[in-house]
Amino acid sequence: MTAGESNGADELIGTEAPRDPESALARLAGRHAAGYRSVGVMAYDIIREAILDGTLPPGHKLRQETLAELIGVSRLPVRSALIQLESDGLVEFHDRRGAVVKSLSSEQAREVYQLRILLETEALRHSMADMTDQRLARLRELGRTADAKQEGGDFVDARTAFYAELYDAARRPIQWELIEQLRLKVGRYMLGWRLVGDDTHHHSHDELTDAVAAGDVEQAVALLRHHLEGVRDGVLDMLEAESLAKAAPTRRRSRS
Amino acid sequence: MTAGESNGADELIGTEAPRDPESALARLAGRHAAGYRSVGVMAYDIIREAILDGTLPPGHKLRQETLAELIGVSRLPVRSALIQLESDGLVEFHDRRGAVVKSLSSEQAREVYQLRILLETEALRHSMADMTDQRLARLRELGRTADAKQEGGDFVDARTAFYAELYDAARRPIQWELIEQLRLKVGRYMLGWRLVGDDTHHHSHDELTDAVAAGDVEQAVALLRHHLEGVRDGVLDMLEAESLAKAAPTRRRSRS
DNA sequence: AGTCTGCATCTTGGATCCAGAAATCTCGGG
DNA sequence: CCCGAGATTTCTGGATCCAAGATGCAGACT
Repeated sequence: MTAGESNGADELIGTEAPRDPESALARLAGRHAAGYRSVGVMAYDIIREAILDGTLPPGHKLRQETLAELIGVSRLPVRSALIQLESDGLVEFHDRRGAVVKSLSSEQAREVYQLRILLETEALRHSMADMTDQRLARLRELGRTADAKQEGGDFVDARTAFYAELYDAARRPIQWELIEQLRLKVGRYMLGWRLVGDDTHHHSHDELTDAVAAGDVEQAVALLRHHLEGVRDGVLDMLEAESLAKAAPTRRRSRS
Repeated sequence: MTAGESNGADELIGTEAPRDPESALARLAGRHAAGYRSVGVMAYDIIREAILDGTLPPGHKLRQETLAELIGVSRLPVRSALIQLESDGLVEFHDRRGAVVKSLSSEQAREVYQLRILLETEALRHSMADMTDQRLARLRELGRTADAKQEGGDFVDARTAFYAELYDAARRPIQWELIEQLRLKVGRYMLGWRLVGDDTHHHSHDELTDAVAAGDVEQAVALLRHHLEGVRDGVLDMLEAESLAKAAPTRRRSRS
């Protein structure tokens, strides 16, 4: 009786969803359904993924009970998840009025990429300072798998693993944490950009790994910076498009 | 009316406290008692402050019920607070065994200060690039008040305000957020260091402001870096001392 | 007719209650 | 005398229930 039947989601549509995040989210919940130590982290993962892949668009109101029933748990773990997501900067609490998916302004995006360039180039310098053959081999491997898997969540994981190795996340966990945090802020837009973007910056993995292998620090840093600037521009374009779309929402003339 | 009587804290002493964090925490709770929109953020503030000022030392087990009764609320807002503090990196959850105050290793401290130097010098450069007379005046004002208030929490707030203006937090909120996060990680040790530390680096506020006013970027950056390195060394010394103290805990023979 | 105010409803936030797992204490055996 | 297995106790994590604040609508007053 709690949240049982596989329908139950259909009847709570239309809060103010642009498309229908509910059914998509229910599918996500299904994929994550099994084998979690605590449902709180499950809720966190589901909602986070839903935000990052665009199922829950920026500005969307996150009603606790709806999310709870969709995921199939009580409101309490949902609240935990939302609190975590607030600390992650993905959602925003409005005092007593609930939480909404945080959106990103162009200025914020620019700032994020300034910081990413600063932190990630520095990370790369440090990483290259004590590079080993073993790490290099692992880096090539990870780059290959990242290039191989082009679809969805697997790709994101593989790319994350690549950069974790590139930046020596194991030996510089705090630095990595900051970088991940910044990546998270733009993650929702990065993914959208990837779907529509050209792949001119596509094989930068290989180039970058080559420069790293050659020990050419300046070249590697330049490549990385260039890559990040390219992604930044893509994200900015996407933000532009989105704000334009929001300015003229539904094709409906007010008067003749 | 719910969390009424001002006693109720005295009766639950002695779980496994080294000194007696309970009574001190109860005092903190008293200071924070009035006028909060939600008790969740109150619990967050109280526990956070308790960690930062050393009332709850690193490694201390945080039992939800104890904290709840000490603060005078239920366990639920305490859980919310702990989740937030976990995202802040101040506490650490052990799967099903509760939360403990996270401690900092020397390596982590070193990393934090590497990152702080990187981020804060960059922030200073950007800030100085578009400095105005108005901001400069405000900066001097804040520096004065920070130097004036030498005691406790007020000093921390004043100094934070100074740096917020120095780094132009209003126009670079994400950068400021990262810096604050890093400051938080070492906050508990910085405060302890300040209590025992000499004040050779003490009037760096003035020097720094002077360099900023003169527009001498390299000088200002050098001063800031030097200051941070000094604080870092102090924190490292303190960590050293603490680890030594932990190696020889209580003077108690096991047998005759 | 427009606007302001009061009421009903909805949703969040908090408290109490319940179940499952971990730590500890104890008792029995080696 | 020490070690291990089982039971008890304690604590976390989750669910349900309750109160308070906010939003939206409707009616009345200007």
